[in-house]
Amino acid sequence: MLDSETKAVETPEDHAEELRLWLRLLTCTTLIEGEVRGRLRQRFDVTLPRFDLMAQLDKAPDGMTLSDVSKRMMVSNGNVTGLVERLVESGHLDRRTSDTDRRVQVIRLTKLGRAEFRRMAAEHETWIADLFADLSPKDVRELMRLLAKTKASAQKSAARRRP
Amino acid sequence: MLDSETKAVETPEDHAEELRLWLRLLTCTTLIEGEVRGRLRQRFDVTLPRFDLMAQLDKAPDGMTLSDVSKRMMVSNGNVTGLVERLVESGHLDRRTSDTDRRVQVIRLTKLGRAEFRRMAAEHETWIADLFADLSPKDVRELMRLLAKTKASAQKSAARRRP
DNA sequence: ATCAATTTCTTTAGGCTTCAAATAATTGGC
DNA sequence: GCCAATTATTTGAAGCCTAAAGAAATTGAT
Repeated sequence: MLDSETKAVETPEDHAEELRLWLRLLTCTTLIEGEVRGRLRQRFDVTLPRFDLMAQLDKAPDGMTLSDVSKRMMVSNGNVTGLVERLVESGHLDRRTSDTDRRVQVIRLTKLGRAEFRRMAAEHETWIADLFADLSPKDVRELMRLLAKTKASAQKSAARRRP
Repeated sequence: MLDSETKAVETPEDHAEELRLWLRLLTCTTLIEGEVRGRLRQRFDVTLPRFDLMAQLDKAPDGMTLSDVSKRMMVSNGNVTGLVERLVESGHLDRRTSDTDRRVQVIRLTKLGRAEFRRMAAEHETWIADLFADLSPKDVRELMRLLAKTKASAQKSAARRRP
């Protein structure tokens, strides 16, 4: 007993399993993301970040602030500024300064933006279904559960570092 | 019976579960990736793509071609060209033209590159372990299994589209 | 041996992304 | 009211990334 404890302290711990898990998680995401990116470009000539941003706004009929968007998308503020600029330019987004706080920009989908997004989203959903087609409903449920646990664990770890 | 079949054809199928699964998968990856990126920058002033490239080379003592790297990392050729340029410039990589095929560039870690990578990798492994800390060994095994299934499913779907 | 097809890599143009610093507006304590 | 701290966003520099086109070398079929 003491021996095994001693050994655990002296030798660096083996985390190869977690490392492999992380690489596999990354591979899955990269694979699917690349596939979705390619299909969006091919079918609709739209980029994935634009689609993602529109997806956020579609869920918020009253609009969102840039900060909200950047938190939800887990990207930097500066990133959102540029994305929004281009989407306003192309007529998909409407941007206005908040009446109550002049620092805040509220963005919404325009009619055009919403129509285009809905059209893309319908097809997008079938792509995703196809990409996950070989997973049984039980697999899906189980993956959901384990990824929820993973997310919680990672958030806890991140909070430990940056409280 | 006929009714349910008819209905299945008439109404668009519901793939909301798969969509949620995909979003959760993406969230987990983004979360962990962002955390790793930040720690690499903070502790070693290195970017994640550079670290990833060095990780590939560390596993290949005899070097790799640029194509090999781009396939393994699942990024474009042009991307690798630029990454390698900067890593050669900083003295971490050695690049030489193959003796047998003058199209091919073989890259290796330099002594410096290997030393720095090993130092970073050791710490990196503990970060990953910490990020996944709340998962039991059984969870890890189960996630590995389900992600393997996911990867296979996605590859099959991708191949269906681009045979 | 020839040459079309393929493979490997680079280049280009454009967009995405981060980090850090700067700007502008609001809030809260006094 | 004043001003320091905070919050929301933008800007700038650097690097990452893709898609598509192009250059150079090899391969293979004839």
